[in-house]
Amino acid sequence: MTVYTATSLKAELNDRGWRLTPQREVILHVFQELPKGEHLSAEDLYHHLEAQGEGISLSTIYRTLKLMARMGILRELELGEGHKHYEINQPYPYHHHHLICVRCNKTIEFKNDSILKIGTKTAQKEGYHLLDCQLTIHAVCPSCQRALLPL
Amino acid sequence: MTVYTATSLKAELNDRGWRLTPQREVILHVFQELPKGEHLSAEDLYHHLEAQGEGISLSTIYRTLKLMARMGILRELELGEGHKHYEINQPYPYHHHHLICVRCNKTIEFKNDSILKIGTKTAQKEGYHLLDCQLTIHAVCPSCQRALLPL
DNA sequence: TTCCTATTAGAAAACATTTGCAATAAACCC
DNA sequence: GGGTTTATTGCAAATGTTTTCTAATAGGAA
Ligand SMILES: [Mn+2]
Ligand SMILES: [Mn+2]
Ligand SMILES: [Zn+2]
Ligand SMILES: [Zn+2]
Repeated sequence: MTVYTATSLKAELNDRGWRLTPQREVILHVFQELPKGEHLSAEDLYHHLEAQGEGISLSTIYRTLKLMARMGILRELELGEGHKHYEINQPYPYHHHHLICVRCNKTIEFKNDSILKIGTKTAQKEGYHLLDCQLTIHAVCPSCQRALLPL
Repeated sequence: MTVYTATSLKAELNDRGWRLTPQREVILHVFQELPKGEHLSAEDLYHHLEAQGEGISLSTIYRTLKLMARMGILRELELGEGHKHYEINQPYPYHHHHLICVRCNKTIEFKNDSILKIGTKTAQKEGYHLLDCQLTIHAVCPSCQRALLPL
């Protein structure tokens, strides 16, 4: 859970024998500038970049999202829409969690300092190197409670 | 997060104009008997039932898993294997969370009482009806840390 | 028992994600 | 800067998971 710049990303990639490409740099930048509370799917990112004139192929997008998630740069979220969503993975003051309605998928972000502490301690206890730690609450939102019956 | 029996499942289904079928009863039973720490995918469940002589079609399995997850009977887990896993959703003394290695998908379960409290309070504050609450820790396990480089 | 319709099995379709391959271009060395 | 190595890209095809369609079946209420 570090804050990345193009430079530190390049350093970390090169350390492992990998390369910083314009595509990777652009994708990192999109997530860094993404407004708080927004989450992008692979397809979302593809269209976002296309609209910016920065066309990047969908396969590169999938490869990059997976790479950055495994490096701990991005968080991979399951928001109930049938495909993954991503957001930048930031430490303490920005670290947050998600409350999701299982019926309409409306998602609310919330913060809680003790969760990251629990995650850090648990990973450490087992000798794991922590990348991300997210509390996901599945629930039924007020408006879906009123609209009874349908699943 | 209630404990279900065939009877209470029937009651809840019928309340909503739905039906208790032998298939649904069998599937609930499998999850109730599932050893602690085991998680089943749709395919896993399909083969498990086939082996028991209780053949249920894959489409019914998918429909039932989704139904029971939305009812709060089952928890839907993303364990990094490219498909969902399910386990029974039980309250307090059995309620637990998952620490997952992003490289080899090895999963460790752990408990922490304060998380469920945080989840309950957060859902309540927003007027959501709580179904499940799970802390997911993404990390790199000790053996994958040693085996450096490969993604 | 009868009626209504939710649910099932099976096959086909849809969708998300991954993979193979030839062309390209970062990183490293001189 | 120029040359070499090989990681990465784009595109198309393949894979794997989950959903949907349909006719037949069977729960639940009266
Ligand atoms: Mn978020
Ligand atoms: Mn579990
Ligand atoms: Zn809702
Ligand atoms: Zn591992």
